[in-house]
Amino acid sequence: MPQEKDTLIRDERYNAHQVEEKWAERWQADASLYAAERNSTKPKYYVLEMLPYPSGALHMGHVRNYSIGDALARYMWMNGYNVLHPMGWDSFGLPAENAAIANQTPPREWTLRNIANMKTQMKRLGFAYDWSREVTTCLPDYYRWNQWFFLKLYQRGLAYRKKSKVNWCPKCATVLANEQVLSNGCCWRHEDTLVQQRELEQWFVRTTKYADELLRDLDRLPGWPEKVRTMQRNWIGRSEGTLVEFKLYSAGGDVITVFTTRVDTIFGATSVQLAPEHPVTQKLAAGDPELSAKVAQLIAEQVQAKESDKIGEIEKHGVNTGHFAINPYNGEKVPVWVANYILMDYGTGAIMSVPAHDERDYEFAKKYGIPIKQVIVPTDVGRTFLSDNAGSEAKMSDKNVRPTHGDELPFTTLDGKLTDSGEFTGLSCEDAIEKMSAYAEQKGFGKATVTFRLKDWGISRQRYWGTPIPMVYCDKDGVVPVAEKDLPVILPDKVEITLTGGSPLLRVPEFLNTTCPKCGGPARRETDTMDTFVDSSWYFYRYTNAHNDEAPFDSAIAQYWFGDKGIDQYIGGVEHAILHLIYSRFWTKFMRDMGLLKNDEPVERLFTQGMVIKDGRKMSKNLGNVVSPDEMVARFGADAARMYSLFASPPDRDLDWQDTGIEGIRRFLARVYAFFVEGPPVQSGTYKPEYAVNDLTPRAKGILRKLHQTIGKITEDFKGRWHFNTSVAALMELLNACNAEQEIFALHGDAPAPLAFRADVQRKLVLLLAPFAPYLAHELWEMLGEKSNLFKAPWPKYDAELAKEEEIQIPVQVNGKLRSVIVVAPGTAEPEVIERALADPKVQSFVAGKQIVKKIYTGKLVNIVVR
RNA sequence: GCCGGGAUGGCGAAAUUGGCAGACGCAGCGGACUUAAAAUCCGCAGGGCCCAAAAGGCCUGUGGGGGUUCGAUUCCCCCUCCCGGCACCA
Repeated sequence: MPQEKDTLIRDERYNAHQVEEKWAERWQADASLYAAERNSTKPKYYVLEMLPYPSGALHMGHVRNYSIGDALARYMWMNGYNVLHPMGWDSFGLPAENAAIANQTPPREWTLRNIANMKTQMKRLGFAYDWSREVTTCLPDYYRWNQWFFLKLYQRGLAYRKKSKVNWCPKCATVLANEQVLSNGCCWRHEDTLVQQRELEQWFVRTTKYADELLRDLDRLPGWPEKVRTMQRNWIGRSEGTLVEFKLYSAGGDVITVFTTRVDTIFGATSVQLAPEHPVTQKLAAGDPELSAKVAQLIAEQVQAKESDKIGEIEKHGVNTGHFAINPYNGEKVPVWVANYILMDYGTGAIMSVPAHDERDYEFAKKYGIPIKQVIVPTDVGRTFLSDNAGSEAKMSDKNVRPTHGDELPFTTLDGKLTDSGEFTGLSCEDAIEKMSAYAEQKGFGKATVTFRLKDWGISRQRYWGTPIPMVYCDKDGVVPVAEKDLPVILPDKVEITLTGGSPLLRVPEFLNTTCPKCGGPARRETDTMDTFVDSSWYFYRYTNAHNDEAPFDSAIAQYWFGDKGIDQYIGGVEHAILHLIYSRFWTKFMRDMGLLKNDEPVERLFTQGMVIKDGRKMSKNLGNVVSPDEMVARFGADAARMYSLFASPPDRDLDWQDTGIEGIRRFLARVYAFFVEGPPVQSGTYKPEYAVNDLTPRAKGILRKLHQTIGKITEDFKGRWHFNTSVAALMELLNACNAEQEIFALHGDAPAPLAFRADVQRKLVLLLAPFAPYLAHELWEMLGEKSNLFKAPWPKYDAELAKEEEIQIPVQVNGKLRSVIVVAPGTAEPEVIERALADPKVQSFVAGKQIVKKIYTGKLVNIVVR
């Protein structure tokens, strides 16, 4: 009757809830459980997941993110590393103010309540964080260091104030950084609200000072996804070119400086084009009502195009100012136009127009009948000329080179030589760019230059819930920084929050009115607060030394954890590929230059996980397809939720959440549990591996082989590609293999293996399970009688000998098509394998009567080629 | 337009170095257990064709077309579509 017994025991269900609650309670009781060690002799490993905004509750994206990080942290602990695995809260920001307006709850209260709730969720999910290092950015013990850094930036000229056009979101009632404006001109938080332009005095951080280094060091980040590096390269947008001054011919000596990447084409410039908002445009229009009206029209068009996301698509057109400018290279008078496709915020807002060698200029010139003058000829034409005439390059002159015809224009590549370009004629484009830039500098009308798309970082926000900018305005002394000893400038608590009328702090007299740090006279505080991206630019340094009240962190401790390359592994969503990660890189370089750090970069290896989607679409409340982690934990357990988020898809790809899928994982976990519960209790805690591999039956050896193959597979996944979906699949295969050989593990079977064998297999299975399903793993570990803490138990060693197959299957192809499979012992010599393959009856039937052309054996497969 | 990433059964996916395509799981189908259902366990399963059926056999198949190779999901060329980033960037 053993079968009956089996069935009975197997029906005993794994009560995930009971088990998980039990362990959650135990883990909470020990605050030091996941603490990083001080003065450890172990190698350090800093694994970090991006800190969440405390919006109220975790979503599935968080669960996925943290499941990846937690599995890695646990794996590293088990491999003997001193692991730093902290968590915190990016807790300043607008939603708290919106919530305050909506439910009459102060932002602070709302935020702290959300944090408490999300922390409970994280603990219930079993994430192994060192909570003693928790960082909450909205608390003064953190944001005071934002203020401190601001003062340091200010001292170094890296923070400055300027009146500037800012992006203003009417719904947020605040200024947005360029990075927070979507490509359709809308606010990143209000995707249907157009961002407007306003002039305000703003604080800026000089990120452009590091533009070159930020770009260059991208090449030193091989541990980052290529995609992210590319996005940052695009964002920084470095462009080498030349500034050239065109003097206005008519009006009083005004100069138009154009930026061009193709100064080699300047002899073909047949007009100068100004942005409608260019100062010279404004000046020329000032005395010319007709022109003024047309320019206004062009500006309106640009604004409209930007707003409707049609920039780049609007028809190019412009207006001739009637004025002329002088090309300093050849003294030619060229007309000055104003055009709707010239942008004021790139380069100098003015270009030289070379229709023959630029698509847009060509289009524009065709439309308005502006002359098209070719000054570059393709190199192969030049070569033809050279070989035909056997002449030297120096001799080549405009007469001898036949310009290509108009219908081949515009010719825009650099594979050409100059013609009709005075003393530069005959040079290659690349040579010409260099020589002509040098010429401009020598003659004093221009120079080689580099422009960036990257702009300085505007950090002022007319909002309440952020770090107060520690500056004071005094009628006598002007702009005065708050003294370091007076930090933090505390954000007041009882503030009326509205979305209009500028910063809410303006209406708090006890905050606003202060004394000047210099003269002691009456003064006003800056009422703007900092962009929350300031908070997240350096928070991961604070984790290393979270309770330091004399400095943002201790340099020596930070250097221990960051080494010279930064965080060992950073994990988060690709949506932070640009903003957060560029600001963080900037901040690190700034702190390095302050002498606080040795590392040039904050993050050595970056992993960007895919999104969690449902029914093929991003989860959103509007679509009603949101999956709640709480519900998943309640229905399937935390282990199942975590493991499914790793199993359903490779971590870097999007994951389509399916409730039936997580159900499958729950079943798997229940089967694992059943595998341990049934049969005789084995106390592996007291077991010694007292079984000889050679005494095992072939089938037991098969299990052992599978076990070691699984160890090898999962270890490889952690070291390499992080395809945890296949790690979990391997665990399933291992369990399936064990279940297929039940009698080996059962006392009542025909040929039970030694109990020590069973204990060995089960013990290692638990170790392999631990990073993915910590609750069940801990429970089983205890059931096995283990006394040590599982989370630092040594990761099982892979034994290649034990993993090796005793016999291997060799597929046999005839003409590349699979016809049979033969079984041979490993190491069988090629002639024998081929002989055996040819002897196979199925192979015979395909080979008979044909001529064997080739016999291939690769060690894995045989292919017989016949004719 | 430029840059990056993709496309494999009904679905999520696997195949890490050019070597048995579809591991593992979901859904499905058949069976066991049950009064029944659920749960659980066992089994089948890319598509098409041959065969009364089964066993078995044959052909075909990784977005499309070509190439290299004994052999291509994998390498090369061309094309289509999807996702993401940048973009009148001078």
